[in-house]
Amino acid sequence: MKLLPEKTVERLSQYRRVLQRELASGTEHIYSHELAKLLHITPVQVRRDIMLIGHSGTLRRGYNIADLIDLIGIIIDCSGQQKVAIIGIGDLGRALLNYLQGSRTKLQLSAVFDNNPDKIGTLYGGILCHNVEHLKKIIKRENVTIAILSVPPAYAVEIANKLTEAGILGILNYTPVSLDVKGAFLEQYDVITSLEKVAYFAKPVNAAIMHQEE
Amino acid sequence: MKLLPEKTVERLSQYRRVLQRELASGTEHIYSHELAKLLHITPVQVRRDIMLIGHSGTLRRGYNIADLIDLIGIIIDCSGQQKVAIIGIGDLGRALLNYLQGSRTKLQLSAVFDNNPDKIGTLYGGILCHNVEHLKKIIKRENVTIAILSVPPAYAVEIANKLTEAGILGILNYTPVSLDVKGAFLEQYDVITSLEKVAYFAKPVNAAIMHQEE
DNA sequence: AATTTAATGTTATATGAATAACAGTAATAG
DNA sequence: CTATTACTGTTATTCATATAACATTAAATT
Repeated sequence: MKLLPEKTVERLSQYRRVLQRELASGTEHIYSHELAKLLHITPVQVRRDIMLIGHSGTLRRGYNIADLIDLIGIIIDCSGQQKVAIIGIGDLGRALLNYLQGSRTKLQLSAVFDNNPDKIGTLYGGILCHNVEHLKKIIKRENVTIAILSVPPAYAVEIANKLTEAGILGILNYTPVSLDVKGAFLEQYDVITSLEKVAYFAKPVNAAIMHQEE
Repeated sequence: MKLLPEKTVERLSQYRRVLQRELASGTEHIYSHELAKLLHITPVQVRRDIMLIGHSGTLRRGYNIADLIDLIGIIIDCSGQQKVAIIGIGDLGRALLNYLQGSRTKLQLSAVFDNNPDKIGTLYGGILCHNVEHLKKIIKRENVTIAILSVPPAYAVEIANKLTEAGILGILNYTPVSLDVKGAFLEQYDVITSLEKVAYFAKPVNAAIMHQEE
């Protein structure tokens, strides 16, 4: 099977979340326009995404919710075959941990690392915090494939290198340091950049232009 | 002037950050290929972005760093004319507050809101936490134009509505709830979606396809 | 039973972004 | 003082994504 477009994968994650809510409320089927409305996108986009993953709905009844959830699970996370580690358990790390454990994602948080002696040996959400010195060893031993990087900027490059040496497959980088890893999929997210982007488009003069174009 | 592409605005924010570092280390000029290397992008993209904002470098000397920083500041944040509020000061809210105050962005954090009585009246990073009941009044009075939403999902829609009623111009939504605001620029970021995207592309079978295509 | 309807599934087009190609030019070297 | 070099600046092309147009079909209606 060919790789799915990045944007489609992102939407699949969001489809699953709202579908889980719908299923829990007792609904069995859903139309493309209903799913679209929940995410404020178009029905065509929903149908196209669902086509791309090879699923079919039934005419006049829409898509079977349970089936769709299962299929998205197979595509994204293979029902718990991937393990996740958080490196750096400050405010952001803890926030991410809460999000993870509060969501119904099948990705399993398996390890937490820090370099602060007060934190090492402590439980965070039931997970023991290891010394970051042992990063490579533990990542390998536990077969962790995905790392979330939420350390101070100064450590980012050094830790990213250790992660690739340990054979990591995916890195979600929350430090404002641009990384260049090879052999792993890298996703960067920068809070300040995101905020400054909002600032630009929210500036009255720009907001006016955006509005007049609609 | 026409609106800049979203991706260009994001990169401008990143250019500025690394340029500030370079300036602090005493460098006066920088070549497009040097700036590109710092962010792991191509020199052409750097030059194109700089062209789009109407700046010119000098042949054989590159771009004047101080000038570029100033220009990006004028484009993005108008030197402190925009104020920011954080709504919901849990782990994520505090992490965002630290990022904001630790960065050199010119956007000024001016208000913090929560509904927890223990938090209301407390100082966070020197900013007083208000009761979210007074959201609309204070946003208007203080002329806050940008809101960061980091509340539990159940409150997201209600607060987004209040924000638009208060005349907010930009919202950065960290809740996993899809919003549909009119009259303001909206940027959504979903941690779980981001992580699941990494999981998809990091899956061994997909990583193999990505690798063979290179 | 024929027709309409309301949905899905697929192909074609348009838009946005990144890359590539190339044009221009000031300093340097011979 | 001509040619080369090492950059910047701009236009053209390609690639990814979203949108639009259209084809299909099972159920409902008449």
